Amino acid sequence: MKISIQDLRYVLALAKTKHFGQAAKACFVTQPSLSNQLKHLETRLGAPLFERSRKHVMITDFGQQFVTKAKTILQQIDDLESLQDDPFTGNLKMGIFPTLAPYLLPKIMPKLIQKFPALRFIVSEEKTATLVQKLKDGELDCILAAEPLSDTQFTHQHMFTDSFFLAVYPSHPLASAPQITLQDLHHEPLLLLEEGHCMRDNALSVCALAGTPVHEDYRATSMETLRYMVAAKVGITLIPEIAIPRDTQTSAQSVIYIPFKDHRVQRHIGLYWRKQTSRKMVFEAVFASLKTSTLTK
Amino acid sequence: MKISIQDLRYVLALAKTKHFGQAAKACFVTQPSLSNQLKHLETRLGAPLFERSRKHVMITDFGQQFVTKAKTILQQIDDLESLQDDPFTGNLKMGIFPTLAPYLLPKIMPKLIQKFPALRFIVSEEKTATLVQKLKDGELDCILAAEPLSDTQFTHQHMFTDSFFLAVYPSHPLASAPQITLQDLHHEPLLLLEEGHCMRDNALSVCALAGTPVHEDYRATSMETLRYMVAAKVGITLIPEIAIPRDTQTSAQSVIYIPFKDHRVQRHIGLYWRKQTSRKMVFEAVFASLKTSTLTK
DNA sequence: TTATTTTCATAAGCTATTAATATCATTTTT
DNA sequence: AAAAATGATATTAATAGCTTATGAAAATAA
Repeated sequence: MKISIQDLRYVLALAKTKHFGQAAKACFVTQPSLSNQLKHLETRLGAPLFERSRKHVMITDFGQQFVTKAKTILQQIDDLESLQDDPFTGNLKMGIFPTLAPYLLPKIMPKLIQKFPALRFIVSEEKTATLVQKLKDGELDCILAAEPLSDTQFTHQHMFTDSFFLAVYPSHPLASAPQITLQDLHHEPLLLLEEGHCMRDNALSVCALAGTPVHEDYRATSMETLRYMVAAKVGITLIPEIAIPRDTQTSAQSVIYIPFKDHRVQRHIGLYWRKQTSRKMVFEAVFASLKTSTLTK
Repeated sequence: MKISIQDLRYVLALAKTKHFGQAAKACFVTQPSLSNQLKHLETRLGAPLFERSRKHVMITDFGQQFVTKAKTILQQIDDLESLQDDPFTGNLKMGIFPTLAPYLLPKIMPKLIQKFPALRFIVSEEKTATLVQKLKDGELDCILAAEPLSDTQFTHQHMFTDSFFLAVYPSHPLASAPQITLQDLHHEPLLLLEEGHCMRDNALSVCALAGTPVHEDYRATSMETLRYMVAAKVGITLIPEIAIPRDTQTSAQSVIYIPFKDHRVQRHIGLYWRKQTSRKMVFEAVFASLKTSTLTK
């Protein structure tokens, strides 16, 4: 025994016309239908909304109260029904891992903001395991992560490939080589990031390929730390291309970056989102936009 | 095919529980019923309100917009349904916080029931934060809370002031004092309730006034626990006047209550309700009745 | 791994609500 | 007084919404 929205429409129409026939017509129903529903409603409420004399229909005090409230409700219902979904609106929570975010964001954010003016990009920087969990839990909408990612709940698109360079200090024996191979690393232990960084895993697999040991004593907390350690001649390491400074004044360099011949020394970055998402379109559009902006370095 | 009120109830229930089965139960229907209706609604709207994976149900941005609007509508509908010629009829859902309810209710309920025979008082006991949320959501009609409460959606009336007494065990140095001051508390750490109790905040501000540390190790879950801890000589604490047993057989007491000289050692209790309520009259009448019954201890 | 449980979706049939048609009663108008 | 207007009532018809039964996919336990 609940009030329905139709009931509200009937009451409002009758309050306006003060005539059952006309009110019914305005509601696209027959007059007996409206009469009946109204009677039921009044029974449920326990008090009459209208006073019917044979000639005139008059609203009661109680009815007037009801009408006042019903009016604002109906207005809001109409508003709700016309509520439209524009997926290119609202917040888009994006996660990026720490050895990528600071180098990639300056390249892509201006374009994204320009291309999707109604989207608010909320970027958070976390290690991959955290990103994956938060994406699952819906705390993030999409993430940029190194491929491959095993999770079957996600869809992904490959975005770009980032080559690793060997970072050495100028006095290091390899510093003058124009290009190097994995074999050159045979007796060159590498400095690594701390546990949990996907780039640590990238570097470890390179070490496995080259048969190289690692400096177990040092575990840097960020790529910038790593770079400073190279400059301080603590050791050598891998740095991805995207993190290499552009304005390389060769004379003043404290760190030298040497490319690999081997194409396996790379990391692959993809954009991931939940298969089930209702905003697939958005991610595909964002992806397209990201792809072009990363290509034009 | 129009949105129905039942649809709104389903959406809100699902948004709350994030579980089809539980949401259905909350709406007193079976799960397929809710699934179907929701699917129809989403079709009508042209966009999904929820994102379903087998494990998690997550609300979409669009769904969140819908829910926000639906909530206020539903609240108004409920309000409309309870609109009656005689507002002093039906259910009145009242909330009271835990360090007040068990001591105040026996004093006020008999009078309320006698004075408003057609009102059914449904009392629930929750911490203040929960009360405030439920009052906002329309799950409660009015609440008794410690003043001040910042929320602008509420109207309130001051009901009574409750003085704190110092509760000590008989062998404590202060036990024989007829009256004490804040200065006496200088080196007397107090036992406190756990987080979330407004009385904990009351006590903390007294500590701040007196410059007293607190026993951080103990966090009692109820005022009765606190009282037992004092009796067990774990420490001393504050107890509000209303919670002091009346039949003080001075000889057999295991806890002694000492009044403060300082009038700042008090809590102020007010009755709060939503500004927009249609039952303002009822709350004012209930308030008047409460005020007189608490004055006559 | 395989079995079990959980959870949401789908299908078919039934029920209850709501609407339409036909009719009536009363009052107003002519 | 007859005709017209207006709202109420009864009966029948349409349909929206619910239940039961069942399915499929994923998570959890063995």
